[in-house]
Amino acid sequence: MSEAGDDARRAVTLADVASKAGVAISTASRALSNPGRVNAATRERIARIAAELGYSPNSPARALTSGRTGAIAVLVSDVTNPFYFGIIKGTQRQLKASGYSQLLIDTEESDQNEDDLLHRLRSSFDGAVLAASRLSDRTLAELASQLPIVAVNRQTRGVSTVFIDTPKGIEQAVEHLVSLGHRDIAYVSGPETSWPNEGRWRRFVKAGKQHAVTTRRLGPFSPLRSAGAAAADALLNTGATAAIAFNDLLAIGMLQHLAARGIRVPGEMSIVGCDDIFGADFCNPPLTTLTAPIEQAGRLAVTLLLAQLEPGSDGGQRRSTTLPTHLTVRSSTGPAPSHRSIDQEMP
Amino acid sequence: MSEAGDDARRAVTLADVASKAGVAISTASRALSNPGRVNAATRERIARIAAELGYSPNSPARALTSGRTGAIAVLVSDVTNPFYFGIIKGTQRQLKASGYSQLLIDTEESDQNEDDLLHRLRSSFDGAVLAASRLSDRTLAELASQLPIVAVNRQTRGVSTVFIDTPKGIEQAVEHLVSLGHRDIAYVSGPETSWPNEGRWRRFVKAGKQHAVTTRRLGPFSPLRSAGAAAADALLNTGATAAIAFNDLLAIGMLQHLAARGIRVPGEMSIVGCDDIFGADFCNPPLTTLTAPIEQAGRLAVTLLLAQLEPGSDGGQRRSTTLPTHLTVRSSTGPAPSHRSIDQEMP
DNA sequence: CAAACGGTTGCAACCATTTGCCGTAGCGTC
DNA sequence: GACGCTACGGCAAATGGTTGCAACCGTTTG
Repeated sequence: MSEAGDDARRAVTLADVASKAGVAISTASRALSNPGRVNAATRERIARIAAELGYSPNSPARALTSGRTGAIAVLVSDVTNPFYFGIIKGTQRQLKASGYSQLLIDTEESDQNEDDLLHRLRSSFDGAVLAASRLSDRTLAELASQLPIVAVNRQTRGVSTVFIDTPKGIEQAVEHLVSLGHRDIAYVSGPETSWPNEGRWRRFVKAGKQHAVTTRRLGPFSPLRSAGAAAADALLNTGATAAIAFNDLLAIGMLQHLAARGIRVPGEMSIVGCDDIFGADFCNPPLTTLTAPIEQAGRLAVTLLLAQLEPGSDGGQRRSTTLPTHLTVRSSTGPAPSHRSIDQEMP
Repeated sequence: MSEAGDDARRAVTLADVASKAGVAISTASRALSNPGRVNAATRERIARIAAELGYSPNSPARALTSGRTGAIAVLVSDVTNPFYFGIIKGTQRQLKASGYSQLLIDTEESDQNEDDLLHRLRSSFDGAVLAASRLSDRTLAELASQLPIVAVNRQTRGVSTVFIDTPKGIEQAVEHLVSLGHRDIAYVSGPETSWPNEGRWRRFVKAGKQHAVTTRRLGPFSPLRSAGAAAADALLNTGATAAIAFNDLLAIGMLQHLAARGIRVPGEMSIVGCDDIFGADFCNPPLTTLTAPIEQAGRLAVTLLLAQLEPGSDGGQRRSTTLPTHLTVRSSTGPAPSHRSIDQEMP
């Protein structure tokens, strides 16, 4: 009758554990969170009693003094975008394995929002993974100087980065198209505020020059499936026979619109996407795309971040990693259409 | 020179605001978080100074005394499953609109994990949305009695619920198939521990009886695309001409495997999915499925949960809501194959 | 024999905020 | 002019841990 006391409502605290173990609260604290500072036997006993009582530390209280919350913020610009699912999955797994919890934040593509939320919630997490920062280089660097941060796909001086080398993949994609006989290729641009977008475009132009191929830029378009319709129409207005889209969402949207317009893919038009998101392999036709190790990027970002949080590190060792991509050829790319049809149109 | 003090490193606290405003900390606290207890002019002044100083409350400290963390846990059984993306998107939006933050937790389909995490992190959130609880009715009800909880797709006494009425949709799907001439239909089961799975199966059987149609149960299968291959093979071993799958992931996996085996859909086999996840509309062929208002379910779950957290409520008014589904007919269902081919095989 | 020593434990301050309670001033009412 | 009420603001306790410092203890050493 004593164990099922009358105060069954309140959670068991460290004080309960300590009193039952006959030690001071401080000893109980050290036994559970700073082993080595306390006798092995005592620690064992305290641990056992804590388990018996079902004690679990109150994280806000712990955070108050130690400053460590045990939570990491993951900021994405749009929870709906399957690309971020991969990131989220990766961060989630790695965080969980390290005993951290994940605060998921949607910035809704707004730098205002991003900055604001980061500051408002500053005390709720120990560090942040920025999956798609819209912040200016300056703001970002400043932020990184006062808060452990790892950015994904965003290379800025003074900020740890996990970079997925899609630009390099773009070269490969251009080669692939050139080898299929395409001589006029378009890049379907994503948002101009998107950092990776510009990198992809630059590399696209460079690769085009190397292969002496006509390059064009279309857009900007939202990185959404719904923007694919406009993008497809814009593409048809050019002489391009192939296009590389900023991301798979856009590419899939284009595929759908081209089908609706009766344009055969890859017969009349070849499409390449970026990222290889969920769905890229089963859309119609299956999409040729640059496969990015998205989940791995999430995991790696967390690893880098947690390394910064290590007591030893002084936040000084900011590290950047590059993850390779590769071209996955499926059925949305094929030989460039012969000039037969054009000849027919101009007899 | 006084404003850019030497202690620029530390975050600005309520004490800073109070001293600059010439009031006590308690007054500053009330001014910012409990208006009405303090003079309008004073409050205004304090608010202005707080803004000037860039003050943002320390949430752990706040949580410590008030018990309110401003965070809600969202538990999903697999972050990778697109169904949960919808949920997460919905909860995220609604939480953000209400000034809450979201703790995302992946239970990895384990009730152990679920229970454990819920307890370990108990002090880090104010309430939880269980998107796919694997907990027993008893455990779940007990949990709900000591913690604000809303379950999605899980009806249990004493627990607030948002229920997506897919079972009712199953009836509609069966009718649809019957009207296309199918007389032998299979249900491709998901995990047996999945609560919604059983409800769908029961309604499937009932609808089959009503239409005097042969019903079969296949599986259980993992609710994953990869399980679609085994499911498709199992289906082909029966005399069924159509199948309703536990979810779209499974259905899409089946579609892929059937295509690989050279089985025409819907020519030789009709497939219906559940949920209408991302991708169901652009797979090949586009999937006929029961469209569920997934995102709305997430939003609603949060609304219900926050209502429980209102100071006035005593957690007593647990509410349950049902959200309707509807059949979205696309191209994976068609007329039952005529018996011609069978006749040919048995001359 | 006293001082130094290392390992272990306790005391108490501290973290930033909320909140119950009390004092006080100003006001209206009789 | 006294009384009581109300609105406002301050004091201090409390929240549940962490951690610097000091005390203690049995042993070793000069």
